[in-house]
This record gives sequence, structure tokens and C-alpha cells, in this order.
Amino acid sequence: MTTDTTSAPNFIRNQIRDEIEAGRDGKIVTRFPPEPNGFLHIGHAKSICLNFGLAEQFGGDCHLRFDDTNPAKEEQAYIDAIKEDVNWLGFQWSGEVRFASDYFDQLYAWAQHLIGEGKAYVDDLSPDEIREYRGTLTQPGRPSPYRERSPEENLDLLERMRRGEFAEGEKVLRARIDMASPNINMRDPILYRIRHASHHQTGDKWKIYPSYDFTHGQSDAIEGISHSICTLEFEDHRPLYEWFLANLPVPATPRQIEFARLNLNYTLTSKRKLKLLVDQEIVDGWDDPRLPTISGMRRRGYTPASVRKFCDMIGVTRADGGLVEIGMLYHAIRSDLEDNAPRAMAVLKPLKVVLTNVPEGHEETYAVPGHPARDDMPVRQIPFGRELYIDQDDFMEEPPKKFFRLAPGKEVRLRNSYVIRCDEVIKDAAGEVSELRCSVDFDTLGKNPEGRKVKGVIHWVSAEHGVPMEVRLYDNLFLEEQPDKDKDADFLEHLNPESLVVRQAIGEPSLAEVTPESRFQFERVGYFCADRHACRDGKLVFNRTVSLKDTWAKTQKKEAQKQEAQKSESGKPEPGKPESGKPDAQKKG
RNA sequence: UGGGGUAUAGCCAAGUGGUAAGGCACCGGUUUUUGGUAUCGGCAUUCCCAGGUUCGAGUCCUGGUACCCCAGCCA
Repeated sequence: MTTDTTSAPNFIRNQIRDEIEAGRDGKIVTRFPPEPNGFLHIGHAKSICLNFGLAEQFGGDCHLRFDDTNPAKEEQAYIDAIKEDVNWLGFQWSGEVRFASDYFDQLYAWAQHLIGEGKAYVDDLSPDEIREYRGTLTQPGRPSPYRERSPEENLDLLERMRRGEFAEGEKVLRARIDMASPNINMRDPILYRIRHASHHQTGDKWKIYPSYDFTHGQSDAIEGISHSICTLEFEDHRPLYEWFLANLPVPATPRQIEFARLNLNYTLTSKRKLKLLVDQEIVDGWDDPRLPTISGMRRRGYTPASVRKFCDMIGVTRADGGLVEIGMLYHAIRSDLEDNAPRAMAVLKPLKVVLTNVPEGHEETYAVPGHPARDDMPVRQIPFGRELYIDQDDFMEEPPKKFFRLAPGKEVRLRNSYVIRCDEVIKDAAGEVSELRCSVDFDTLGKNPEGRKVKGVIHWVSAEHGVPMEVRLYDNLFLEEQPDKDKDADFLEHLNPESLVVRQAIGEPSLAEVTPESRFQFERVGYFCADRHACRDGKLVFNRTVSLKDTWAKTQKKEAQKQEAQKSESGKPEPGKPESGKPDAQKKG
């Protein structure tokens, strides 16, 4: 039953395996190092699975370390949320949670060491001047006039920076490397900047804070990290990472390895832009089910296993610019829930059906398995009576060919129950179908009588016993595959106005008892998860995680397109081929 | 004539000189009281392009092309 696909390639895993085969000794130690300035998203999940997964596979450790060097952007609330997300995904860091700020004293001592060696200096240039002196991509930089200060003066200045004697922006500590380096990161990078800000971990102890570059490698070294894995954009920082390790008396020399970050189509994996959606209240918080945040996916109904499976499917490479189809994520969750979600019947667009040959007050109940292929799930009791609801989509007054659901004079099987025939269609004043009169074939319960072939099966809920519930149908938040592709345009223009559709639905009675976050397959419809916030005080709210595959809808759509094409073709004498969706996509570009 | 990277199917991705894995998607058959699932079959004469080496090149060499990252006192 557990369909375990083999993992996609992972070049880092292969590399470590090679190292071990070549006789490497020493534990494999990795770390997941988020800055607590927002919620984690699917891109972080890839990194989490990579780092924790490696530690698991090779009997090593993986640390959780908050890269908290910029107090202005960080919050305790993010720290709490990140810890919860990592745990929810099924991982446990080794030892206590760590913070880069735990190492601020050591880092400061190392800064003094660098000054003593003549490899760092305090610079009085303004931010604008520093930028100007740094040069450009094609022109080398020039040395700051403060570059030749003596170690004594630098030490004194740094100490005074630390004590808060200077205003923000007045001075920085810089490494003294090479202002002419073709790698801009090596043009005397900034080690410390003045920030008169309170820090969520260290309070008001510090008036200066170390930069990412001066912090990350040394923190790795302190923790004994063997493989420091990060994304491709840090590739150019590796020489600097190594420069610090080579010029400081560090206890270990970790290696930095970069991999390509994840891009998913029809969504965003930029923390900054996700924050904007949250701050502008375009979505319902960081855990809005439309967001690719880990907490959003959780609320949507994704399982930890499905997220891990997805990360496993996409592999780990250095190939950049890729855009993974969201369909892969859908596949990962469908395959998990197909095996593990109990089934239920729910009608999202109710249409009343009266069974004319069932007596008023008649009631019978069916005991139905919780899952068609498992016997370890509770049996459901499904009541049946004279009046019930079916889905509007399952009836058509003038059905097309091959529509094997309900239509006037046609038969259909009620899932887990009888075959019924539609005898009469009742309409309201507006001419809309408001009710169906049908008759039951009592010889069809649990069997197909000789010679009777009823192909269609539809779901239903007893009108008397069904429970009202709210169903939230989620779709992609954006209409464009890459909403932020055009850097000059506003990605908000691509928002999908129908990313959330709310329906008042009716569910089978067993759903009345659900606990928040329990997941179901509503048969023939999709997978749904009881909302962890809204399911309170007897209120039922379900989020659609993902729909079931629907080949009928697909063929209908294709049929419609074909007709459209024919229509426009017959309209024009020349078959100019103004066909579907993407007219120029096939042309050479 | 700044530096650092990456190019294999619609998408993700193996391949390390011996004749293009796998997954997703797609197309078709079978089973089915979920138009789901399961299952069977199809889906790159060619690897960004052009030359070259070789009995043999996605892999090696030469020269191009396209795309991504870097000029925060962000990470």
C-alpha cells in the first residue's frame, strides 16, 4: 500500500557518501540556519529535508541555529513559529536550539584578533562613500583613507563602538583584504555595524552587530559543522567564508556547499513578498492555506510526509533557474491521502432529491468502511431516507454524450445505496432546477441485477441527517506561472480573484464529530482538512487541500475548446489557426 | 576582455568514452458501486549551437550562444 518511490538524485548526499567511502572519519554535522524574520516556506522545507535528512542518513547531527545578527528585522514570534514548523515536518534538532548571538563574545574577540594582525580596520566613511569607494562590477574599488589606521587606534575605536559612543552609520569595522578583487565580497567587507537596537536574545548588551559574512562560517566552526549547506547565491561568498576560517584560530574548518533553491510555479518563495501579502492582509496571515508557507500548507491539509516526499522527488542539484510544477506537490499529497485519508460523502452544491417511492419517515442506515482498501478505520453509519441532496454537477437536464450521471429519465447509482431514476424535474420561478423527483429500484442495494448496467455513481447526503458545513475551495494564489518574473511590474496584478471560493455544503453525519486538522477524502470531490482555527464550538469548516483528478472535467474542457476552434474556423475562410491558449508558444523565440 | 555559476523531453532529473534511467504531466487499454485508485502500454534517432579528437562523444578538446547570481552598514 505504501507506494515508495525512489529518491531523486542529491549530489550532496552522493558527495558525502564518496567521502565516507574514501575513508573519511568524523561525524557528519549539518545545520539549518534561518533568520527569524518571517515564516518558513516550501523552499526552506527543501533545505530542512536536505540538512536533517543528511544527518539522519549518515548517523550525524543537525543543528537548528537562528542566524540572528540583524535585530531590526527579527522577532521572537518567528522563532517560535520556525521551531514548530521544523518539528511538524518531523525533524528534531540535536541539542538545544542555537543562536548566532550565542557567539557574539567570541566573534568580538576574533574581530580584535583580526585588528591585531592588521587584517581589519575601523572605517569612518559614510554608507554612500563606502559604496562609491567599493567600485563597480567592472571597475576596481579604492582604499578608504582610514584603511591604514594602527591596530591600537582600531582596537580603541572598536571598543568605543561597542560601548555605544557613536551613532548608527558613523563607523563600521571592515576586513582588510583587497579593494581590487574581482569578487566584490572581498573588497574589504563589513564585519560590524552600529545598531542601537534591542536584540530579542541579547537585549541591550550590544550596540554593534556582526554581519552575516563575519558570523556564519565562524558559527559553523564553533559548532563543528562538517558541511555547511546553503543556496547558490552565496557561492560568491565562499572565498570570504574560507578567508575568515583561514585567518582566525577557529576550532574546525567546515566546507560550504551550495545548491539551487526551489522555485514553484503559480506561487512565490520570496519571504519579502510573502510578508507583503500578509501585511497588506491580502491573505489571512502567514498560515493562509494559499501560501506556500509550511504553516499554510499544514492548514491547507498537507501532511508532513507529503512535503518530505515532494522534497525527495525534486532532487538537489546546482542547476539554477528551474521552475518546478505545482502539480508535483499535488501528486505528493494525493498519493499520501489516497492511502491514508478516511472517506466521507459531502455535497458542495446541494440539489434536493425526493424519492417518491420511499415512504415518508422511512429510514435505513448503511455501515460503510472508512476506507475502501483498509479495515483499520472506523466504519461509518450512513442514514438514508426519502429526501436527500446530490451535487448540482451530477445532474444535467440536457446531458452531453457520455454523461453518465443523472438526467431526466436516466438512472444512476447512489454511492453505497440504490440505483435511482429521475422521473421529474421541478423548477423554481426563475426557471432554475430546484428539485428532482426520483424513484428507487429496491432490487439494487449492494448488487447489480442481471442485465442492468448502471455506469454512473454519485455521492449524496440524507437531507434529514446531513450536517451543514462551510467548505473553502482553494486554488492557486496567482494566475501567472511566475508572478514576480517581471521585476518592474507589480506581482499583485497577477493575483487570482478566485483563489478562495466559499461554499455552504452538507456533509454526512459522521463529519459532525471531526477534530481540527483531521483529513478526509470527500468521495468524487477531493481531499479536505478540518480547519485548525475555525472548527470550534460545533462549527464545521473544511479546507480543500487538493481536488481529485477529474478526467471528465478535462475531456469536457477539451470538447469545449474543440467546438470553439471549429466555430472560429468556420467563421473564417482561411484556417489561420487562432487556436487555444498559447498561439506563439511553439514558434521559435 | 569584471567575477562566479548553469544548460539533457512540457516540468524535475540520472548519465563520469560503449550507443539516452526514473518521477511528474500527457496520450491510449484493462479493472472499478469514487469519471478516483490500481494496472498495462506509449511518450528524446538525440543531449544549447558549431567545429574537432575517436572505431565510438550527452560525456574529451576548441570556439560560440542563452540564462542565473554579485556593486546592503540584509541574510
